[in-house]
Amino acid sequence: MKQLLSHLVNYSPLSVAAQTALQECFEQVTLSKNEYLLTQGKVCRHLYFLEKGTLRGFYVLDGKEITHWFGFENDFVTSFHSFITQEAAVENIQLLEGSILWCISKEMLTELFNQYHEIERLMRIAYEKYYIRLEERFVNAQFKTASERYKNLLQQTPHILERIPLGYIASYLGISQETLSRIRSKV
Amino acid sequence: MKQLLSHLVNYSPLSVAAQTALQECFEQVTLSKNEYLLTQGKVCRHLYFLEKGTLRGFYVLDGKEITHWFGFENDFVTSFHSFITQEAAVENIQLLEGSILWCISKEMLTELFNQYHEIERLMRIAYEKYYIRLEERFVNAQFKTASERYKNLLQQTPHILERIPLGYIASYLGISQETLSRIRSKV
DNA sequence: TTGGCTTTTTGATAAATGTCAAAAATTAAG
DNA sequence: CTTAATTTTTGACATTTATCAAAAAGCCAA
Repeated sequence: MKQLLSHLVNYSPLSVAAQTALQECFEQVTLSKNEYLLTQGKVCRHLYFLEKGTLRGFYVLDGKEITHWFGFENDFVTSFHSFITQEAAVENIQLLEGSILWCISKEMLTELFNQYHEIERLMRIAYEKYYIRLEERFVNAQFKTASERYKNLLQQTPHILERIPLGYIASYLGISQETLSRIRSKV
Repeated sequence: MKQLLSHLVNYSPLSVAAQTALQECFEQVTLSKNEYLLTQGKVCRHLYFLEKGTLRGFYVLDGKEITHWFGFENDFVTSFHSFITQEAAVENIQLLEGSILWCISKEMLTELFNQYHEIERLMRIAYEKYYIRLEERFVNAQFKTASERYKNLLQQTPHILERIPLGYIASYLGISQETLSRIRSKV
């Protein structure tokens, strides 16, 4: 919880009152490897903060699992589309390691937004950061070659390579596992 | 201005006071075809609302212009990365038609956030929508084939095809103009 | 209308990446 | 340790898409 709060304050300052309220609203969840936080078809009603561990978001296309994002320590995780629209999720969220998370429901969060301007501000700023991050991934996906994307990953988020099986990483980079293997053998 | 306010209220309700404040802070800008709203290297200090017209965001790579997004009526437009971080923009924003825009500076907007919780809420909700929209484009870019992306465009945003030269659209879809032409001749 | 731009299409070929199958390497379990 | 299961790499080939060049089509101003 300490870690959660100090991470939140990084986004934007919070009064003691707001911090206390947050503390009361987040609940701890511990899950072990391979368990699911969300499965497709369900509505995602919670936002999670990942204190420790890793997880992946994936969806199924033509019987194959397409991993499109990872979560690591200090990430907010949820199926944004489902959480925001409250429609059925198209994706699954699965733990890749035993993990510690903090969880808050959408209703609870909305209530906190109503009570504390500063918490809504924090969320606005969080969205800004996540938007920029996604924008960068989009430009990479659309306009860079497979090996450029891999080199980018090496430079910018090498921790992904250390903790995640290559099959998932290939999918994350939008290339086949075989191509990723060949790219790695050349670099 | 009427159009701007009624669009804003669509995101989230606003008190009369907040509406008045917004009205005082947005300034009208009219620009003609081919003019620039932003050029690379400059810091983007404004958020725009596009009342009428079209524009594109593009950056230059290996001497080629890469168009990666379009703006249409009722879109908020800015170089999000530059606007949020206040670092130099890597992209250019160019008018594709004579256009009417409303403009607000980052400082002004920040001031409005401080004064009106409801305006910051509106922005939080706007980011949610824009995040989801970008997420969908990302998944398309990374996991769909060129012709799937084109068909998607046909179905979901056919207005783009009606108003934008094919060269820009090819770039927007992340494919060469020749390939786009061949895809079109088959469909 | 006509000639001169610009945009779009077509053709030939090259490069990048995917697919399927099997081998090699790594990891996990008994 | 040793064997079985899983993950990663390699090979051969197919497919998709890019590139370069040129032709065709569309547009606009004199």
